[in-house]
Amino acid sequence: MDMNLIDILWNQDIDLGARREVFDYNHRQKEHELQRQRELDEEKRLHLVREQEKALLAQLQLDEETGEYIPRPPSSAPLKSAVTPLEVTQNVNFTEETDDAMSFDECLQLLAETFPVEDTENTSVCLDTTAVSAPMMSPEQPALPPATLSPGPLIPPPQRMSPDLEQAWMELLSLPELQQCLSMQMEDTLETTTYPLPNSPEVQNPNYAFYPMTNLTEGETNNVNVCPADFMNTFDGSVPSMALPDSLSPMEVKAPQLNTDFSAESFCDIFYPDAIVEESSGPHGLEGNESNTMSDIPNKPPFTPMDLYSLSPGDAFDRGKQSLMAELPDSDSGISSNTSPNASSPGKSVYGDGSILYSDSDMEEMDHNPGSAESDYSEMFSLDFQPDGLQTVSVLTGQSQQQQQEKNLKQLKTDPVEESGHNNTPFTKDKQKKRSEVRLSRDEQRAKALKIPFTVAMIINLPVDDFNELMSKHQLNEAQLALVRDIRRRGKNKVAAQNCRKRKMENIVGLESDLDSLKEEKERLLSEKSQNITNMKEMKQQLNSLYLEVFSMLRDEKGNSYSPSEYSLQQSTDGSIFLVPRIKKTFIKREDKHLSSL
DNA sequence: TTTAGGTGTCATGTG
DNA sequence: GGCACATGACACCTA
Repeated sequence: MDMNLIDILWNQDIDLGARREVFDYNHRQKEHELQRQRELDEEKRLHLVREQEKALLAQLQLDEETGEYIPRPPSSAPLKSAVTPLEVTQNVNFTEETDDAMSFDECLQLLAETFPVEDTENTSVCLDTTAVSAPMMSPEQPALPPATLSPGPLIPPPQRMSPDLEQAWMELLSLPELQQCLSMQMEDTLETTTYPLPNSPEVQNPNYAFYPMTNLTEGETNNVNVCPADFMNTFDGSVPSMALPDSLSPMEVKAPQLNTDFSAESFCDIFYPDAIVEESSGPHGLEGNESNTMSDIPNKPPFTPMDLYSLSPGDAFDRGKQSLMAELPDSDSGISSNTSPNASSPGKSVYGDGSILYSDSDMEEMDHNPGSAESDYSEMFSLDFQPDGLQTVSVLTGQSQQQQQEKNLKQLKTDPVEESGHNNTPFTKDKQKKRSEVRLSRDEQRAKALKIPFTVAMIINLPVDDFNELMSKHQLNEAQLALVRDIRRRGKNKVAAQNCRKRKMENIVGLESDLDSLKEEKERLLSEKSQNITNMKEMKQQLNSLYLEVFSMLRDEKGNSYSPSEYSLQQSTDGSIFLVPRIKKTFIKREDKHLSSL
């Protein structure tokens, strides 16, 4: 019943691009079970960590002088007997930390010297996966070789692997055209190798949930998203922030440092070929690491700077999109990536970190609908670059082109579908987005009509020098030049207007804040003034009563009191007090007035 | 239909 | 003088 209803609703909304998984009860149920499984694993892991900490503390004793925990002397028989296998593992790991690092470096060095091919790093990585993953296994795993738990130095991979097998690996890995086959082979190897199960506590790294398991089939999930997730964590730039528990194996902490010198794309290419097809349309596959991308450029001498420009739109976009999706998976549409005017300055937005940044509207569109944005740019890419003789550098290999075509077909079928799986509100800002797209596509259509071989983003965001260089390298006619300049001017002005309005709003907010503070100041001063008036009245009353008191104490020669209406007390400048008759005073005043009038 | 808010674009000023 | 940027003004669109 529910499923029929869901089917009906889905069929009704298919034109909106909603994916069937959104309505699939089984799919949600499966996700729910996975979530529960993860929570259970996390609890188990925490429990194990606590046990390890307890055991470690039991092995130590508090030095009362320094306040440090020091190992108990070996003569302490009861404590020694209390050492659990977990502690053994931990001790072993402490010893492995240095020894393994040496063997790892030696291994890399040996591989680099022996096989100086382009993919040597990748090769070492593939071999190192076995070296690294073995100590990562849970101590409870029966498949763990006892030698890996011994406190001695680790056996380097060449010794661990039979020479014939190693040679076969090397030859296979050294051929770039066999990378795809290799990836499939490695995938099979992963499925058959006894890697730690998901409930293994050391595998349950919190970051493992970031792995895009939605792209995997059910059968792959258990095998693939477990062990490689740890390796995947070695590629994002947040390795120090992972904050692995101290009780975890030092090898796990060590692994990212050891593996930082190989490319993430090749590694992911090995482990997740399908995911790369899904995630990336460029020839380099998954390229979330900017530095990695930049380091790749010198390794590709056939690409001139012009080629890099040519490659940049789709390539950089993919990177930008992926980084956006990675950093802002649930980014709200209202968030502007350029929060400060300087940050949004287009002059600084290009090639600062090796990639093209996009204007606020572009970024917003990417946030809203990365899939459609990608298709737009890929469409521009193919439309603009294919007919141009100067742009015949194909950014897609044959296979990836086919994949891209399939992807575009998929895109046409389910264009508004959010690839990331989280649907944005399709009815709130959709029209704004469409309007923006209309405006954006207007220039794109003009550019397409005039066969301008650049994307609008390139025209707008390139620095003036690079833009001029780009213009000089292409023979454009007057109409094309005029349109390119108009597009650039409008794009720049659009960003400037956005920044201007942002500043204006900030100024308004600041002025409102100032106004509030000034109002508070005014209230405070008024209150202070009223308080002063009250005090002044009180003092006047006290002075008046004091005056009357003093006046009532005065007596004439006959002992009679003076009338306040007839006399008054006045103080001279030297402080002496005089009793002055009021009549006389008024008379003197009149006399003074008379004299002054004369 | 009216209206307020958002956004793009143009013209102009400024450094 | 040319350029990039800032900003007021206007038009258009949308809720």
